[in-house]
Amino acid sequence: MTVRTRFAPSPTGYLHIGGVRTALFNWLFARHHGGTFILRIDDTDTARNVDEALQPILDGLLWLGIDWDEGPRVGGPHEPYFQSQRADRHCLAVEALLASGHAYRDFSRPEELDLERKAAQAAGAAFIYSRRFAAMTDADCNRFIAEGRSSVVRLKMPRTGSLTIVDLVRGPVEFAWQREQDHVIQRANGSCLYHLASVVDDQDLAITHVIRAEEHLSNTPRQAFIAMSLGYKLPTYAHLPLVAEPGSRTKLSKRKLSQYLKNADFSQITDHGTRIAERVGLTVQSDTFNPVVVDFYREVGYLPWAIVNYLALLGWSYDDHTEFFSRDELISRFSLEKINSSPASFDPKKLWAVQDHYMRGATMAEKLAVMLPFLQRAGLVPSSPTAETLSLVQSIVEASGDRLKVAGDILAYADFFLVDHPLMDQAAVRLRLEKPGIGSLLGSYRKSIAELSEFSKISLEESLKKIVADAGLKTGDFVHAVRVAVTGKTVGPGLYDCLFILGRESVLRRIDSAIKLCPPATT
RNA sequence: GGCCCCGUCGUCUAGAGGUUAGGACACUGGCCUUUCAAGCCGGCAGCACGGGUUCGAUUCCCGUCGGGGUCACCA
Repeated sequence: MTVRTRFAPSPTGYLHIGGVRTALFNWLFARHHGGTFILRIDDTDTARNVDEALQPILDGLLWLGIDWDEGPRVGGPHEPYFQSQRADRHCLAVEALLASGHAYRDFSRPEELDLERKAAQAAGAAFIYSRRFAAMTDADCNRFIAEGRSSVVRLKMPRTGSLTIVDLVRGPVEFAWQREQDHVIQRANGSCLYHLASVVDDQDLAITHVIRAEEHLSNTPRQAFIAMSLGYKLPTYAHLPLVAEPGSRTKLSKRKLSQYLKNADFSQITDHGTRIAERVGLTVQSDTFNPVVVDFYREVGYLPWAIVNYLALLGWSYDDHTEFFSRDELISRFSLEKINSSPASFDPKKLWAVQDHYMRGATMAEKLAVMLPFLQRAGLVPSSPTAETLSLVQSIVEASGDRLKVAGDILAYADFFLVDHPLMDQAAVRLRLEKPGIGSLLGSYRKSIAELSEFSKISLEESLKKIVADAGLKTGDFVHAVRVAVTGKTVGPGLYDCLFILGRESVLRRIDSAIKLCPPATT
């Protein structure tokens, strides 16, 4: 039997990190078994613009390298892959359930049901619908219609016995039928509800393994009832541990996006990301630019595989020491058996470390490919850069080394190289330049640079150290001032790298400007 | 509240009767150093609790406590 798994997001306008993890595990399981990974769009909630809300989800999955064999854009033998377009199949299933007595038309009014529910509550008992408005016969039906009632279709759930499903992550789980409600499967307006639709679609798409988040575990009995009543073979279920908020066990919720933007655990990557976004003129909105949404990472310049590798480790592990996997390794090593059953909290700092690892390992070509667009969007490099500019950028990337954690970091390290006059950090100027004697030291250094027979990192360093030694100072006393003088800031790549990349003319010019900021010599 | 799931360092985890309970991230002390980053060396920190079973339980069973999920004419 060929494995067929699916990820079935509803078009919400963004790709949630928890959703990605579910998609990833489905994808990995299918790829591992040489099976088929299907993307189905559960767009039963027709209110929103599907195209627009779907785009970010498809783009996000593709960016991460999670590709699907059947679904939107690629089609497949079981089209359509949009739940809303399969309504006729759902209705047919409802008819079949009605005909076989596994469902019934219910003419109760919402307030009548409420009354029953409240009565049960008051009595301290679990609510079990009386079915007194259930039309079990045509005669009942006609009578209720004559009363002017409208109806929904409900499942006629068993009230004795139990169901045991064998979950691939959790093992056997037993549910007493008595606790289940007569869930509505078709609304008064004739449209069908998610659970019915989902079961029918899974059957029609020949899904063999339903791999989804644990929040669906409680929904399984009603879905299993629908499937069994329809004569379907039950798929194998695997309920993944929830992805929880940082430092907590509470589900990472899509309804709390704006809270996460202010969450202290997220603040490091959120603030860092926001600085980058601002420099490229990105509008920062909580429902898209948010560390719980995949777009955030793309916009800030994370490497997609770093995200995937990190997410794979959330609830799954291969052994006691391996944590970095290539795509092929991850696919060959993945198994449902190694999935943990307890919730895993999302740790932004660990993600950051994984990203750091992959950025270090990236080749120069890869780094340039991801970083150049940031420089271009920030207006520091033209859209069609010359070979000279490209080589300058490459030097900057090289000199910056592993200070560049995400692609967007290039902005902070490259900006002063790419403009004529660096933006001077006023605090840095006060700290490093507005000190007695600095002006004359800079003057000396300027002079020796101008006279350097060979402009190289080594000669730059030697001449600086000579000046410092002559003045009876330590290197550190002067290096910081030079850095601020030429770059405008206190941090950056190695000083001699900076000077060398800037070139003699530019360095001299910058030192001249900086000297004007220093206090005049007292003698 | 009912039902279901879960419970090893702060976090992700290894462990599947006998281990000095291992690793990673984070945190932290020191060294190095022109900033930052990195690097090197070191440190802190965990089996929720109580009963069983057993010669022996982190590991198996029961209970307690704790956490989470779910109980819609949402998906």
